[in-house]
Amino acid sequence: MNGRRASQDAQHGLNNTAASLLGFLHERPMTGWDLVAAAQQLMGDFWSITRSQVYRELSAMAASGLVEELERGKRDRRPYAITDAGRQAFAAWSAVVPAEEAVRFPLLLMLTLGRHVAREHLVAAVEHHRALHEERLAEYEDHVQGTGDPYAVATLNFGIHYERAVLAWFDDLPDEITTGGTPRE
Amino acid sequence: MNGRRASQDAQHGLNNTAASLLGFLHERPMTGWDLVAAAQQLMGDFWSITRSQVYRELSAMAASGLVEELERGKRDRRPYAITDAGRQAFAAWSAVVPAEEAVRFPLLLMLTLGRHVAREHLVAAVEHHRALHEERLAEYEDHVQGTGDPYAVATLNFGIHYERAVLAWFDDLPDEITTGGTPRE
DNA sequence: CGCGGACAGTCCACAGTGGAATGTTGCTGC
DNA sequence: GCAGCAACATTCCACTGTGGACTGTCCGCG
Repeated sequence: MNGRRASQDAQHGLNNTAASLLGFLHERPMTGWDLVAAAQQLMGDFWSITRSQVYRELSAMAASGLVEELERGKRDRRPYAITDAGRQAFAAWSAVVPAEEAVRFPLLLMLTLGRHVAREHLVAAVEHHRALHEERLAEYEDHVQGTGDPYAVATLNFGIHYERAVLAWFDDLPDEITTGGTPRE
Repeated sequence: MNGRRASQDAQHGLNNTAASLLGFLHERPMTGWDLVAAAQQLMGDFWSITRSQVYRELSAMAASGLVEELERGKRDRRPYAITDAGRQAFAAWSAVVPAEEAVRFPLLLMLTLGRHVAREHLVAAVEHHRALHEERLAEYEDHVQGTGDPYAVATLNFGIHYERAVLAWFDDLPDEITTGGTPRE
């Protein structure tokens, strides 16, 4: 009713964060803490939800009846269960084709502005990121072993394809960028 | 001075949007409008800056002396030039390794929650996105012809590797997801 | 002339991020 | 049995980023 900071009363439907929470709550009641952990666990690097956002959405959804608060547990632990209205809202959300992905890659920004950045910094940044992506690829390849759920495997596979692409791109980068090839302009 | 909505007075340095504006302003004075266009043109799908944000940052940076307003042009056109302080701030920004990229892919979210989504919606969403990525790949491959600047080429190449990876991932998706393979659970 | 479309900026609500602050509980070593 | 530390759990806040509505100006064209 009060309307502040709500996850949309009606009309446009849920935002993605709210929808993801409802999705997880289909399995069982969970607290904000659990939900953050679940999301991090399942979609890690290609989706993100933050504590602040989660608690915000949970109280908004409780206020508008999409979830209901169960009794408090140990350390102020506050589990929520999805309601029928919540299941409906989720179904409505799931019926519309999701938006395009957003990729924000600061390294690419730096590269685009590369003309105005000292070569050494460019090189350092590229090296750093290459190492990061090598690690992540290894991790994904590791995790995908021993994962049964086909939906989870699909996500992991996205990570693997993605990291390989990034690595291949690094290898394609011209020498002018990755080493002290031509000096400046 | 007033401090509201500033792009950081000191200490943490610039945010990425402010930094990108300063980067572009190294070339020549530009208006907010021009800057949005330039960013869209050069980094399109892998970086984004919005009008609101740009004008916000420009006035903040004007207030803190990183840019200066030149005289108004035709339709309230308000060009800004970078100052020495601005060049310094940019140099400081460029010396630190950029953060990791953030990928937010709502389709992946839907897939992860796939157990609770009607098959038909999953299929429709996947089809839709596959088509999108095919288009984008074609665009990038087109654009990369006739692009001279190696930094711009690097960005375009990222796009090409990325889109190919996404497409390959789509091809790897199991039948249970892409067609009405096994019915539900 | 007049009017439609590209140009240019403002404003606002919402969504998402990240860190500080606060308190609780369970465990481990003594 | 208790001191202290790590993990659990929530709250709050400032900042960053997104998208749409709204206003106005100027250019070209019929």
